[in-house]
Amino acid sequence: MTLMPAAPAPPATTPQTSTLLHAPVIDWFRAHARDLPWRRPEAGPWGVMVSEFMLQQTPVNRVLPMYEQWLARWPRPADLAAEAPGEAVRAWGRLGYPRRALRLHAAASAITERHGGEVPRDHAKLLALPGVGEYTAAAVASFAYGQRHAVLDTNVRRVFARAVTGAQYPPNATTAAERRLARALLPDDEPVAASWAAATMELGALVCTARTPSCGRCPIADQCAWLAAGSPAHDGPPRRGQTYAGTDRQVRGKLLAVLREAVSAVPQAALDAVWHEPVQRARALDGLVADGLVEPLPGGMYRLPLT
DNA sequence: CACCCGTGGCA
DNA sequence: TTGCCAAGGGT
Repeated sequence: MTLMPAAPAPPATTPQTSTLLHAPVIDWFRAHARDLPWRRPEAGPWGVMVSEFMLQQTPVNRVLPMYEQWLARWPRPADLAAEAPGEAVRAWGRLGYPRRALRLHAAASAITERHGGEVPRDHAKLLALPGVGEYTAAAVASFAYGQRHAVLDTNVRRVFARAVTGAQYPPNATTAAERRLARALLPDDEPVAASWAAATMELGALVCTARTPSCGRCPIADQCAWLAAGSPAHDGPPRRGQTYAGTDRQVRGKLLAVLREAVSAVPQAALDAVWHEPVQRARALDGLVADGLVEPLPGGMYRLPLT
């Protein structure tokens, strides 16, 4: 066996392998990005933050009209903070996960009190806000302020799983390895990194989709490890599906729907009508009260929270 | 870390 | 029709 010539050490100016992905993905984004309202300059950091809360586990198409309504009604954090939290819950409509509305209201209050009404730029300060986790803090810092952060949402995780790792789907929970990979792939230059974050998310949302990816339209198909391996089916633990019918969540949804429609406080009987099983019904109502989504009043009356 | 938390569209 | 899935966060 002959000795292969040693590979020459790459000159310092040679880009690392990962950067071969940057230009095609960012170029694709420039050509194909959707014109979403929270991407327009006039959205501002508050618009970005509102959109990020709404987009948590909720599709873009359902968020669009709610986003417009919210920004028209509450153009600044202080405007929302001045309202009762119940008004945020009511205006949330049927977006789902109404605790997000409560947390967004609480975040607006914190921004008003602690940050002079301006959405903070600092990642740690963003992370300290109610309802802002690792993803949302990075997203706001990156999209609203152009900073360099690894933005690791379900779309990006899937793109990396396929293109780099060669797996059809990422792990159920975000792993340290994924965070490491996301940081390693992040372009050095700050504005380029911000473009990369938005571009990889959009690629996952439009092309590298969960069910039937459009690999024929993918700008990095020629570099995709999963495609190169013949698009092998997912192996590993199945992502456990979420049943809904008959759960407390469904009951909570029905109870809250009654309170959202009501102009003022609602009697117990009106809530009892939405679900036949009294034990589960009571548990669901108790849960809503415990979460601060419902305010119990004397005399068995209930309403959305005023404070 | 596993589980809880809404809702609706689509294959 | 029925799962699957959608820019997660909190406990």
